[in-house]
Amino acid sequence: MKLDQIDRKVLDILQSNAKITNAQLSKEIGLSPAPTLERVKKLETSGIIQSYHAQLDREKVGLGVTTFVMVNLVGHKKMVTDLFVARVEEIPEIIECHHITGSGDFLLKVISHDIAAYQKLMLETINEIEEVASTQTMVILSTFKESKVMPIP
Amino acid sequence: MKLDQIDRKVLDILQSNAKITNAQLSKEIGLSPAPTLERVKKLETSGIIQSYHAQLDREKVGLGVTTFVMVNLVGHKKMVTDLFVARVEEIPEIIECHHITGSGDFLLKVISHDIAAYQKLMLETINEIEEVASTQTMVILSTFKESKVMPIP
DNA sequence: CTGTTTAGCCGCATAATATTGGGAGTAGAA
DNA sequence: TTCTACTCCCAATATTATGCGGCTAAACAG
Repeated sequence: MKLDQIDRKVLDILQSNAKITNAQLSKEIGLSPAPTLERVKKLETSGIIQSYHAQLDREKVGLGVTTFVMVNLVGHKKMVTDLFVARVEEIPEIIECHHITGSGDFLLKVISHDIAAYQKLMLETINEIEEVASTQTMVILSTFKESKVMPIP
Repeated sequence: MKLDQIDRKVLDILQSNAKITNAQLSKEIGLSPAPTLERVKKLETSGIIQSYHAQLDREKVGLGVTTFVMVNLVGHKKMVTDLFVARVEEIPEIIECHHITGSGDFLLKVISHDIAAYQKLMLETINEIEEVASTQTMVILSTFKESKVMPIP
C-alpha cells in the first residue's frame, strides 16, 4: 500500500492526537468526513496504524525513575537469548527490550517508582536472570524530547 | 490526586487501547457510562493522562532502522547543553533525547529509512552539531518488547 | 448513636459524532 | 471516445458521548 500526501497528513495528525474527531480531522486535511473515515480505516486494516495508546504522566502515577539498562548475556546461542527474552516478557517494569549492536547485547528501558525500587528490581529480578552476565545502567536525569510523532518519509 | 483500583484499571485499559468506547470501558470496569466518563475526564484534566497517540508500523511507513546514539558533548556547562538540546528539537528523526548518567552525556533514539539515511543523518546533521564531541551508536537488530503500558504502582 | 454532609453512583433524555449507502465526477487505459 | 476504477460528496441512520436529577452509602460531627 502506498501513501499519498493526504495519508501522510492523516498519520501525522493521528500520531500527535489520536482523540481528534473524524469531523475535525476531515477539516484539517480538506476532505469531507466520509472519505476521511475511509482512509483511516484503510490505514488501520492495512496495519500501518497498529494501535492507539493513552500517554500517562510518569511522575503523577508514581513512576519517577526511568533507566536504560545495557545487558550482556552469558553467551550468544539462540537458547540463551530466547530464555532471556521470555523472562523479560514477564517483568512489567521493563517496557522496552531491544537486541542491539555495540558493546552490549540488549538494551532495556526500565521504569521504577524510585531509586530504591530500581535497586530492588535489579538485585532481585534482572540480575537474577540466569542468562544475564552483566548489566550497566544509565539513569535518565531528564528527558528533553519524547516525540510520539515519527517523520514519514 | 490519589488513584483507586478502578482508576488504575481505567488507566491500564486506556494505555493499551485508547480507542475503546466509553460504553465498553464502563462494562470492563463495572460501572455505568456516566461515572466512567467522569473518571476519565478527571484523569485528563489532572494531567495524569497527557495525550493520546496512534502507533504506526515503522517498517510499513518506510522507517526500518532505529538506533540509539550515545552522545558526548564538548563540555558540561549549561550553555553547551542548552544549545545542543535546541538543535535536537529541530531534528525530527530524533524522537527521544535523554540526559543520562554513565559514560555518555545524552542518549538519543533515532529513526531512519535505512542505514544509508542513518549514515547521512549522522555525518551531515548530528555530528555537525558544534556541541557534539563524539557519538557511539547502537543499532537495533530487533525489538522484543515495546510496551505502551506502564505498570501503575 | 444519630442526623448531616458529601462523594459517587445510576438511568434517562438529548446532543454530538460516526458510519453507511447511493450517486456523481474524473483520470487513466484501451 | 468509452470503459473502468477510484475517490469524492451529500444525506440519512446508527452509535456514542454527555449533562442532569435523584438515590445510596460511607464519613463525620454533635
